[in-house]
Amino acid sequence: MGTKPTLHEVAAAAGVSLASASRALTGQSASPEMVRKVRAAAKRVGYLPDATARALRLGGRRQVVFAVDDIGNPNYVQMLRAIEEELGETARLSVSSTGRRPDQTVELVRMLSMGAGDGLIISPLRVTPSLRQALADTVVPVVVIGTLHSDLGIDSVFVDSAVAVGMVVDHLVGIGRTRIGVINGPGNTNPGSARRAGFAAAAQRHALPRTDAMQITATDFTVGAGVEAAERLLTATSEEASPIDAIVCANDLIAIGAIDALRRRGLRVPEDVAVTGIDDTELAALFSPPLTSVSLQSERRGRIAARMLSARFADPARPTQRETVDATLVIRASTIGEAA
Amino acid sequence: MGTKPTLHEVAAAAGVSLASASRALTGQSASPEMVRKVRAAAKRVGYLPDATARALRLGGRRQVVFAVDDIGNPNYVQMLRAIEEELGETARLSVSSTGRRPDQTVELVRMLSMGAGDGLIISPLRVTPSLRQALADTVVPVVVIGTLHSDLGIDSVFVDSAVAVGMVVDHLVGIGRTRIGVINGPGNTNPGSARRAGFAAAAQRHALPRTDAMQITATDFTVGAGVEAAERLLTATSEEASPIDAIVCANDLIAIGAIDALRRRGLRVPEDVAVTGIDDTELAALFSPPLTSVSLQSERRGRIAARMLSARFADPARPTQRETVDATLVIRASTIGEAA
DNA sequence: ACGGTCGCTGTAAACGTTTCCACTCGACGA
DNA sequence: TCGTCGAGTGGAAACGTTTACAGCGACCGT
Repeated sequence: MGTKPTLHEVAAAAGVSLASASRALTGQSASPEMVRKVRAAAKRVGYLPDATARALRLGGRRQVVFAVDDIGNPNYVQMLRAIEEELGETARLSVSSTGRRPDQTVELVRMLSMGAGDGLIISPLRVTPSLRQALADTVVPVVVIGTLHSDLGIDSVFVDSAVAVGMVVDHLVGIGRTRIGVINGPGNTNPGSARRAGFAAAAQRHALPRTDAMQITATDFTVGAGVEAAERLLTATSEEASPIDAIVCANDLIAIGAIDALRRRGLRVPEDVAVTGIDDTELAALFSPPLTSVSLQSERRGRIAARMLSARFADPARPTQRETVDATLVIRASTIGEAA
Repeated sequence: MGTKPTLHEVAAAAGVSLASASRALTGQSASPEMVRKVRAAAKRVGYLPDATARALRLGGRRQVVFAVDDIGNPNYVQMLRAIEEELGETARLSVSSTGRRPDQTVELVRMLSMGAGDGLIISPLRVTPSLRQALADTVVPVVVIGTLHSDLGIDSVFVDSAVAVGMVVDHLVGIGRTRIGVINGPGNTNPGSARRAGFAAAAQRHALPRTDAMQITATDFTVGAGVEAAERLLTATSEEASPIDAIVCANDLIAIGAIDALRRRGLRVPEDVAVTGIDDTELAALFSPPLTSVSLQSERRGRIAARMLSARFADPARPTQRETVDATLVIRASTIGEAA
């Protein structure tokens, strides 16, 4: 009982051969008597078949692992869906939500080298040196969705969220907004810093006024954090010469929170303050007012990643690829009002 | 080249032993020269390690498969998250989105018997006879989230969506609404028919007026379908004696669509018409007006299912369990207005 | 110069299952 | 009665890896 019983134990307990035991449980040719005996023995010793051994013998599908930080995030869900669809019959997909702890991600890569899967698609929020190291010396093919600064020979697909922020700023300036506040997400993540840099560049390009009070960071990527951050932003900037007329948010959820906070102060969106999100989640279209947002093309990125991995399966020696997809701005009523 | 190259081919191509090849790629003790040779040979023949064989040798984790019809559905995402969390280190989780085709589900169960996983959690929209058959004679443990009419010895966890509908009707009647329209989802699914039955029972219980025009079905579970269905419902009932004062929707998304349609007709929610959804998705709380909905406890169901599966792993011979969780009504502004 | 140690390599045995093959045994047709 | 056939069984060889074990040379301290 101490160790996991194998088919050997079952066969022994039933007093039959290994082959017969196997056939009695799954195979076709076995006498009813034999089936009865073996089934009974199996139940008695608490036998459960080992999927791995079976798969080895039967030659199962390839197994690719998709690792994300939080499976609840709609972006990842979109990717997941696209990957799943793209892989199709080629491989079975296994998703692994690493939680917030980054060390868990490198743990996962190690696991992978231990047979967890034949390939990996990973979309890490931040790339630590140890993760980079783990990726470097793993044997199985990996595709990274996101920025991978050093160039190990690893396929990757990438969207520039700095230019994404640039796009919304351009749009806001285009409709006459100049006093633009920004609510960023936590800065220690990869997209976080990219967005910060993107805003700085755009602000400089347009020679926008820019004070410290106009740039704050939310504690989180949630609606609640958005509300709280917007409150802070509004009280801080109200002491300045002229009030802000737009808020660029790091996230659709934060944007929704910000809109809520604005309304509670009696400010109209977009007449008084225009608000933009990022991600173009389903919520963006459904919220009222519908949210101007910029799509990071999660679905497309997922699809490309899956295709890259498939290609590498087909030819492991092919040169490493690095593809870039363009963010697309989706203009809705939270910036241009009902008019358009 | 025709067949997938194994470590044997690599060893042969490099002119070294199998053991050396293995060590050169993963192990610790190998001369630099050896590593070079083997790496080169591996690249030359296009070698990729076989995860299954590795896992067998290394004794990898248990692998449980979570099969759903559409991974995009927020309910399933919640379940997924809960399962993942509950399983923790015990097992690795693999998700498989079977798409809409039900035969693909039974296909999956078959696959499972072929080593795709050590356990299965499945939440089927409809239970076909062939699926039931496949479930009956599979060797690996299965937990079903949903209704499983026949009683094969299979663990299951279940929420009564008929009483869920009953709850919202009770609530609506409680706030004085009596002319209640209903927009159901496609009726050929398991939850679909349950909701229909639930409404019929509740309507009879309260002796509500009920005409054919007041009960329609949306073509889909989407916002768009909700809009379209609501239009139909409104034009059909406007010919009747008194207009409807509430709509029970099969889904949060449909409810959102319905609200949109109502507004476009100049009807106020909830003053003129109260609207309710089902599922209590994240959207329900965020939408304006916030949506009264009833939570089907997806997260809880997922957690319980995972726990059941773990228990069966621990003791395969334990008696089969069947647990029921209660739906909970979440009252928001789409029925009671801003007042409360 | 010699035993000991160390670093590397090859042979072979695992991991838990399915299945090919040979074999027995009863039944059945001639 | 004898050959044939079929179903059911057991022994053993796979599936593709990792790794204990032993062998073998080189190197080092004495």
